[in-house]
Amino acid sequence: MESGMVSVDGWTAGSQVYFLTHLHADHLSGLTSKWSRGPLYCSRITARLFPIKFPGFDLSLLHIVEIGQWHSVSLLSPSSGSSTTVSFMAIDAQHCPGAVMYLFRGEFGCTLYTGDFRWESTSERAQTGRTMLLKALKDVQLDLLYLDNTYCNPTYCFPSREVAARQVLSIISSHPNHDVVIAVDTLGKENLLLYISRVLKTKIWVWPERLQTMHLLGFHDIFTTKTSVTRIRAVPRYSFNIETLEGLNTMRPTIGIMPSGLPWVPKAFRGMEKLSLESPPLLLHNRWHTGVTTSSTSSKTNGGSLISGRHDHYIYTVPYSDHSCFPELQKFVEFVKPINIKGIVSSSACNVDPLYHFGGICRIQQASELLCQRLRIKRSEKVGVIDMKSSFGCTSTMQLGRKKRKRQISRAAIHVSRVRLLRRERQGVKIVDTDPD
DNA sequence: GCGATCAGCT
DNA sequence: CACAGCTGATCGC
Repeated sequence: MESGMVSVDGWTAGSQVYFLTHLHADHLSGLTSKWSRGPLYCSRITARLFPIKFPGFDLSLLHIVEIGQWHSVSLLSPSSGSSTTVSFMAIDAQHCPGAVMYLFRGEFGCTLYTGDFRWESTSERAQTGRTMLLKALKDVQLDLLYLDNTYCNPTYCFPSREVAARQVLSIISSHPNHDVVIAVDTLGKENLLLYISRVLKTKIWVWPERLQTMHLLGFHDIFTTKTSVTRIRAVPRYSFNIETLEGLNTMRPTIGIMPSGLPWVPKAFRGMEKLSLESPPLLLHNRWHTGVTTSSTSSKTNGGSLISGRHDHYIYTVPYSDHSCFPELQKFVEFVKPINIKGIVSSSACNVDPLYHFGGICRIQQASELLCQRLRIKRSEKVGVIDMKSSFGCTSTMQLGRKKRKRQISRAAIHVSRVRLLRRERQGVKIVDTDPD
């Protein structure tokens, strides 16, 4: 989201204040340690984790937004050039630690930017968020909703994280003598690991940088970097594939667990999925609603046989997602009743366009809003904030047409090696790394 | 030589 | 598809 005043998760020049929803890399593109474009607002937890991602960042530019409290900042209106106040509130997004949505109010109207979020109506946290939103939107119309449309298609229907966590646990419990590797990212899915640790009364191995994150989040004595004390390891998702799992199985019997909202479907099934976006494949739904199943990845024989045997023994896909599934998105949109919606995930596929699926809810809203406006005009009252909303513009940053560059072998391999080592130093290491180079 | 950024891949 | 993010190549300083 961009405008002459406010950017959310956007880091190009031209805004007066910048908001960060959470610390996942795809929301940080353009942000560096040398940031100097203006004040950066984020949640308290994000601020605490911030120096890991951006060592040397000028922390005086960081402003903490307390959850559930109205804050305000005085900015210059791009249209009139005069001073104008923008109020904003952060609400728990229940995505990864520190993740928040932002609700803005100002001359442009009322805008809610969800960032990445999960809206589990059953959880207690969601109830808190619901109460906050209800209170904040009590007597104001939401003009524009920027929605996490990652899974904005009826195809995506998965259980709550609580249910998915139980599935993970049942997989682990049914393999009492196996090592277990669970694929995770640099941030997120901590609750799943905490749950496993608590129920099984075991520590969980993480890589050193992840341990540092866990400590900053206040989790002590639960995670370890010693492989000898536990059979359960959380490993970076990028180091998690059939090959590494097969490699591990030459040493010890090991299963892999991939917690993901994305269906990890064998390639042989992917065509089917594409053909039926409107009516999702029964197979997928059954997989997720009947509990756990195993899955294989890319069998390199394209489109041929179904699940190629051996992979099945190793990898389990569990629908544990930090993004809202479609029914949750629907409930959320019905709850906040926006006049307009925009997706925050740019996708070449049109099947996740929020307006396509939820436009009806907005149209109903617009119709009733129009009615209200007419009534107000009739009663000679001033028109509400929605008339100003257009000043809160959006510039799409979607980049089209990837250029193919010719690959040339022009630099010495030693340079590549150094770059990789430096990155490892900063960000972490591959887990099943056997080569010390 | 170094850091930033992009394309490609999973 | 692509959750989020690694990797290698290239470019500008």
